[in-house]
Amino acid sequence: MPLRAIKPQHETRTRILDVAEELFMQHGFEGASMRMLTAKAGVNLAAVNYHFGSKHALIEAVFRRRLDPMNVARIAALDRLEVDAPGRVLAPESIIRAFIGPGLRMIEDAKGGGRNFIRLLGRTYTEPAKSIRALIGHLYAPAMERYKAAFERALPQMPREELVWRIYFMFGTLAYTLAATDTVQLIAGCKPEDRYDARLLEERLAAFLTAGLNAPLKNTIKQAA
Amino acid sequence: MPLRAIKPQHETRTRILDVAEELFMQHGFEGASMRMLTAKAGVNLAAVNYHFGSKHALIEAVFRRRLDPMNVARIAALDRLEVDAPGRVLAPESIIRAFIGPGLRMIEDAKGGGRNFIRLLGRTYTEPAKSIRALIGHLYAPAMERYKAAFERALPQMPREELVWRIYFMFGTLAYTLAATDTVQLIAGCKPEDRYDARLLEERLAAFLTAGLNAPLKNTIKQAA
DNA sequence: CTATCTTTCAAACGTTCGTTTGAATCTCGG
DNA sequence: CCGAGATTCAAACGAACGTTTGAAAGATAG
Repeated sequence: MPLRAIKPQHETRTRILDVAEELFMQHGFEGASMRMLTAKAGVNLAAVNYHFGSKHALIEAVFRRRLDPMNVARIAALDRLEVDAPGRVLAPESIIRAFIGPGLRMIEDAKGGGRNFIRLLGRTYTEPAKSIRALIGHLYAPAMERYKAAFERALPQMPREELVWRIYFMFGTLAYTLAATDTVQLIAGCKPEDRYDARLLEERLAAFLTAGLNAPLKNTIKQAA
Repeated sequence: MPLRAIKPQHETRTRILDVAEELFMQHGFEGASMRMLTAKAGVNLAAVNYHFGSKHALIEAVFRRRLDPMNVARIAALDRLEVDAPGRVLAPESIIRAFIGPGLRMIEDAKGGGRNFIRLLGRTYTEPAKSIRALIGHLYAPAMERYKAAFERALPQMPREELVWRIYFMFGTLAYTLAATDTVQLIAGCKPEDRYDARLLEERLAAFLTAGLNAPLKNTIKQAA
């Protein structure tokens, strides 16, 4: 007799989280109903409220499960850069790569649901519901502070206000690239699976963002700062 | 006796469109209910179905009212560039400015609701509902084709695939910048009204996007193309 | 086995949704 | 002034929503 299959400690919880990740990505938070979700997960309708308390708490749990480790990885990548080059000024490009790396690597995790989550995350920056934006902002804040400080140290000559905008632009490009679904096909006849070559996408993004961040400062901008 | 106030031909229609624009922006398409909407517009609940047919048809009307003229303006701006410099190769930066100009100018129209619409539009690129994304894609297609061709002519040395991606990144940056609400405040303590200086924002965006579009082609990218 | 705690289940709760209805009201050319 | 068409109105429709309930089933320690 083979070893008995051990039932995972919180199988129902995990199944709900996995399906929620997928359905929230496909239909949005309001568009994915509890009945849809529990049916697809093969659990009872009441299971979500039993295990998580409410739909909103489930949404929060979906984000926490992936976002916390991802931001830890981002901060760790930055720490590694600074340890390897103590005292020296970091190249903006390496900071950019440290930031976008963890997100892009999650795209390659198609089976584990990482790809679903990344697309969900990218879409959520423009989510209408304030409570959800507030949650994301809160979860992101620590990593954001670290990276903002790193960019300020790497680009001491750039006016602070201009730098904030360029960080903002970079953030937007990344979010949109991860979230978008059909728009790239609208522009070109690009096959959807192309965008999941994470290494190639990282090269393209890094080149674009680095150039944008280092764009020459025009007079109009200098005057405003 | 003064001239009688002439009742606009479709006052109810217009009032519904204006309020819909605002509430869809604030709460999303599913989050803004017909009761909310009609109450704020001061019209009867049945008025939307009478004048537009359904909620989805109202959404479509909201987009058509603004997007059609905006894309006409975009194509006209590109035409003007090509007429002014017949036969010559256009500078990528001027193409970029022609594209982002009409959108940014609408931001300044706070009273007329243009600002509401622009923020709504930026958010809609990542809208979960397929029917809405399809609508946007359809309304955008003509302008998109024109600009893609213009960029190809302006940058003949760039591999087509890389160019498509860079157009895509630019599109994302613009969409995100217009859509975003609080995220910039997450990065810096930036007051929200700052971002509505459209002229300054245009300079910042143009500098960032132009640099990104013209980023040097690395070996890895060249190999892939 | 029993007792206790956890988890699952079918059913129902009250609310809100988009839409429809048919009568009332307004508009305006003949 | 009248009557046909356009518009507004209060009321109701069935469906779907998130959540709650109390009993049934499962797991676990003594």
